[in-house]
Amino acid sequence: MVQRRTPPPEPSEGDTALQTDATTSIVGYRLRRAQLSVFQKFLAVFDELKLRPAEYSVLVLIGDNPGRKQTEIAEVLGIKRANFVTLVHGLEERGLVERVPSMEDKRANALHLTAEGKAFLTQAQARHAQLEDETVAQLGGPAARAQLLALLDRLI
Amino acid sequence: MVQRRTPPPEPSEGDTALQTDATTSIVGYRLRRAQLSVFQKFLAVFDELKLRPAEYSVLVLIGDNPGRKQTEIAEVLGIKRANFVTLVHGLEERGLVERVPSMEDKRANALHLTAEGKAFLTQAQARHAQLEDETVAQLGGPAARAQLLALLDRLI
DNA sequence: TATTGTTATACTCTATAACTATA
DNA sequence: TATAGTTATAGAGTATAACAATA
Repeated sequence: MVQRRTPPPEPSEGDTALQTDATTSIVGYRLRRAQLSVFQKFLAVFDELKLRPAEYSVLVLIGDNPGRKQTEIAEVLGIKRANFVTLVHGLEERGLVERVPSMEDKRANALHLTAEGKAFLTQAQARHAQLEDETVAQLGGPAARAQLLALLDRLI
Repeated sequence: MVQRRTPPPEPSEGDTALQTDATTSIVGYRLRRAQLSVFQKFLAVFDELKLRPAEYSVLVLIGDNPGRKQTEIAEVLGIKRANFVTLVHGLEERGLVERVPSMEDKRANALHLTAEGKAFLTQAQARHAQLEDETVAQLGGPAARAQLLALLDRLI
């Protein structure tokens, strides 16, 4: 499995435990810990599909918005168009995405999922839905989920 | 200001808005958005102090646990000891940290804050506390904060 | 043998500059 | 002049391997 990020710090207990009180009470820190924890599970599951988070987001977005330009998809996801090139090429080489030269604008490429890409995305989204269900269960059900989302919204 | 991470995606509205519904309802995604938002503010404030998140964590940890070995501090923070070397050297060159050869174990260095390091950390922690207050206010007060922390705990 | 600090190195992610072909 | 896609490149962050000194 590809380790792309350091697993949660897990305050270790060596000879004598270190004082970590100063950090554990802080919202930003706890938010980061929780986010990394959820993210790690996502990575573990999607590693089997050889799909990185950004690639998954791109597939979902193209699936919902077929025919859009690279720039449009990249911008929504906060990806620089320069970096988006390599990402899309990878998906194209795997036969998941097609870049169709736009006839309206000869500079642009219209992005589409291939038949294989659609099937693959369906599979990935099923996995994702399953992960989400597990997360909601971990939270304590739909009510807790709604509560969390409402709180998170205030931070944006 | 140093841009170390892409600012929040901010679903853009170009000619015709893209469908982003599939992502906006998902806990992992919303968690990441909120975390990045809080993190961005942290970066902006600590950029003035020329202090990166990892460096700040190291200073706090040394402050609370003076005399510990590099390996101990690094491990608690999930930093590889190989990468920790450069980080500590930087803090030492700035006169914030001292590496005292341990007499118990001639291989090890005991980490301490210098007087300047202590003063600097006090200042940084005051800034941090201020940031935390702002975050709590954004959340809607201490009760909302407690609620959020309880929910986040379930995800770890 | 194992551990501490260290160097060297590589890979991913993100960022900017500059080019080309179109608009 | 501005935009779409592209290439090249550079900086962080993070990962492993291997070494000398010491345990």
